[in-house]
Amino acid sequence: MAKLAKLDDIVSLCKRRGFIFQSSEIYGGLASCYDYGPLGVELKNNVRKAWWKAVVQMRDDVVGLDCSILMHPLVWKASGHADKFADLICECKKCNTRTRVDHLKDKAEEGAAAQEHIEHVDIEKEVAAQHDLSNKVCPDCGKVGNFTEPMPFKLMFETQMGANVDDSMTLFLRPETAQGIFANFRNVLDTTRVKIPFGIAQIGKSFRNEVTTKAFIFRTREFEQAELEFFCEPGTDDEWFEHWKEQRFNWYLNLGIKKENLRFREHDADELAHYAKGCVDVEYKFPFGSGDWQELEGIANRTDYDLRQHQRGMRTLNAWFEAKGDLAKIELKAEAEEYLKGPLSYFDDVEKKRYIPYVIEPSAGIDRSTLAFLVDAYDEEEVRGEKRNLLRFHPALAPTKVAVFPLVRKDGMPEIARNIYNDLKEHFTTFYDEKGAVGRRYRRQDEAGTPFCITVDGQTLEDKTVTVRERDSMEQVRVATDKLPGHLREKLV
RNA sequence: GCGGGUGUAGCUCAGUGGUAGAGCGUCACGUUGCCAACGUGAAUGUCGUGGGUUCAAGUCCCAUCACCCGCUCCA
Repeated sequence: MAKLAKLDDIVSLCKRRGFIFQSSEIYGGLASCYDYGPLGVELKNNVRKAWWKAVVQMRDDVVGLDCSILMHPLVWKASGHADKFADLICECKKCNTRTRVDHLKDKAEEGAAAQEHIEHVDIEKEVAAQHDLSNKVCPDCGKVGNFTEPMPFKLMFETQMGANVDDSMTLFLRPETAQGIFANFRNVLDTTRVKIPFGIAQIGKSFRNEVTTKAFIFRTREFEQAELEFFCEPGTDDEWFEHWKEQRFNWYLNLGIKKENLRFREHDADELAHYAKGCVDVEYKFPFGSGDWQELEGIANRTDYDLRQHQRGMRTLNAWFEAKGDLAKIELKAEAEEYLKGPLSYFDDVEKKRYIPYVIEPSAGIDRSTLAFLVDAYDEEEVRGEKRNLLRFHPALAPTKVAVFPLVRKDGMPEIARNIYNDLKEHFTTFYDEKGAVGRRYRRQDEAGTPFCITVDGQTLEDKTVTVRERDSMEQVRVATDKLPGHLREKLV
């Protein structure tokens, strides 16, 4: 039975073994930013690789992409982020609690049913609009009508392109990787001979100025996403939605996440983004908050919304030039009447029809998954009265696959072990260690999550076999040295 | 952003206004013949940061940064 890890245990293990460090630690740290250490970068790379392999390489119907983080500002006008990716917040003057303006209740409504989920507001309009808060109740202290003026919270990071201050353009760090895929939909269609249904996948950094960050690397302002936009014919979208739900859930299970810690959560209709037809979260039972379920990945049916929006965006280019690049001064142009035949439409050669594809989007957080894999693998057990800490990583995720030891440092054992190490590191991420007692070396590898330890002993000198010790069971088998790569490859699939 | 808590060695933590500590870990040498063994020795501290009070501050005061818990918020 695995021990329930506390977040503090995980944080301290991550530091101790070099998985994750606070960013800029020598300067006192920078809020919500983290660095991956030597073991952490291997782990995170393996999470990426596992996703890429499952979503791109093992499929005939998905191709990859890697877009720039900085994109044309109109991308965010079209996607809606520039207008809507912001919240209007006011603060209670009595207790300083901050609340979204659209979440405040009238005094008369107090105790009424839970509020509806409302999309991010159109910030320019909302700021201009008059808000009568005189009858609103502070959800915290109950004080009525005692609020500061509403203030907008922008959730996108802004930066300037161009070294010349007078001639620079305000750009946004992307708040999601998805839009780069939509913006390249045409390029991929024109260059790769893909046919619908097909998907485009991308892994990369995204940035959001979250109002609050949370729980170690769970919610950070800079984070890594793995997103797939799967394009399909309208009418087949429900089917594909179910397909990807299953695929993505099983991905976590196949990589060793315990079933009891993983679940789906369907979004209620009033919780859905306005463009989404359906959305389900894959949730993991993290050991923080109130031991609560937290989102690892969202799988959404985005319909034809994004491609249609970008067709509108493309039509807005002139207006943008005329407004000298001021996004706030322009409206997205209305959709063309013939939008179904627009530049981002798809022509089906067999059916001889043209349409805007629907999109199923599984969007996973790589940092979140990495944390979930760490938490789920964490275990403590008692062996001969001693505590054994270990990470029961799936072999595909383990930062180091194999460690090689000489049992003792004499009789030529180190030389043989080194030769084995040099041979194996061509095939696997391998680690060599000859310091201290062999038991200690085993335990060090346990805490790094290394699945196999190979030990050269006295018998090796006689018959060229070594012991292969398995992390979880601590059991050993003897294997001929020349059979090692094959033996390990079979176990490490 | 609010409330509560924390911050001293890589980790876990002691530390009463008066010399900076322990356990584990790390390193070196020896020993060792399969699960954190033993011996000897060693290194590692902006006591989160900056001010202040004091003859003297890790300890008291103020500010600030970061993390954790709970709110709030959350594609």
